[in-house]
Amino acid sequence: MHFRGINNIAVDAKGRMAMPARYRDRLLEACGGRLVVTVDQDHCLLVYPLPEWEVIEEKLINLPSLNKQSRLLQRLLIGHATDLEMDGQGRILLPAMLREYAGLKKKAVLIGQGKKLEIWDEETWAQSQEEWVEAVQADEGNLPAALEDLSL
Amino acid sequence: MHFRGINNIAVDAKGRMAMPARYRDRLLEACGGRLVVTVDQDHCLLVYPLPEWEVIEEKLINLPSLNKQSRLLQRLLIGHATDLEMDGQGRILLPAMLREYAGLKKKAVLIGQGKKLEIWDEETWAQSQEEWVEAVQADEGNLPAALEDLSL
DNA sequence: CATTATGTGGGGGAAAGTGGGGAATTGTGG
DNA sequence: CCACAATTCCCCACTTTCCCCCACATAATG
Repeated sequence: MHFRGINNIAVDAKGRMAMPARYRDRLLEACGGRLVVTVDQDHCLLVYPLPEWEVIEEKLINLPSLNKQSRLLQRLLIGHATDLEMDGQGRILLPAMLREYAGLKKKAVLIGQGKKLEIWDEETWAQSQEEWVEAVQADEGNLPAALEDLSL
Repeated sequence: MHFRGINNIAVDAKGRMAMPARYRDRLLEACGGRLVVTVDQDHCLLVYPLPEWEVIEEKLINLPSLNKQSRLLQRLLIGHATDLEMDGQGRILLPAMLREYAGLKKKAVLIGQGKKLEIWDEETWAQSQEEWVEAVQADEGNLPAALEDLSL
């Protein structure tokens, strides 16, 4: 049961965003509509069904507290993780601070990414996409082990 | 049942800070509103429910006394640990000394971090956050083992 | 073309956050 | 032991934010 595909979405003046209808039933079933949003290093937002998030949070919390990298990750991810539920119309309210972080304006893009969804500002998304195509090609000779023998 | 998410919070002239409503019931239930505040190496404050703190304190006390790092940690954390309770309006009063340590002015930020909460001066938090995003990306190729295979 | 589903916008009531006055408590110095 | 000062706590009032509900626009379906 994974998320995939891309949606154009409007963010209204109050910071609300309509969840696409095809996801609503699944979300209600999987977690009673209880979601968690947090931020990503690439300045987009991540949306998890609560149970999925809890697994991740558990991993993060148990990282060594005296390691600097760990603390940074914890503060970024757990620190910004916000519980939210869909309202009667199947919308979610994105906290002001997270909208700022992701540079969200009126037009946004929602992308299915397996266990999670990603929310991007439309403009940012368009730009980043071009960069990635180039970046992936440039780095081809230089893959980590886990990617070396990936067959698509 | 963990703390997560971020809140903007005002610290008034008397040094009081309103605990966000969504935490209040949990805190009353978990520990009768009895909390412990102390300081962190990164110049923010840490807030624990009393039972959680007692576990931590026990670990700290049993660190090897002849190790310099241990002694520093003990003095920093145990030395600054202060008991406090929420008042009738769900606010806590932060001791002047701790406010100074964290450079708290009128505007502060409260972030959930699993078993504990962190309190930051707003400005400090904003600055640090930018640095972290860069730091995390810059060090990507150079992660501790615990982070290597973290899948979000 | 009519009808239903989906997306979008806004108004208003309730709840949470904020700030200050004054009583009670604690602590300090005489 | 008393007097004074500083701090802490409780209460009230104000402001802001959030959330529920209704209404309309737009798109999909028969």
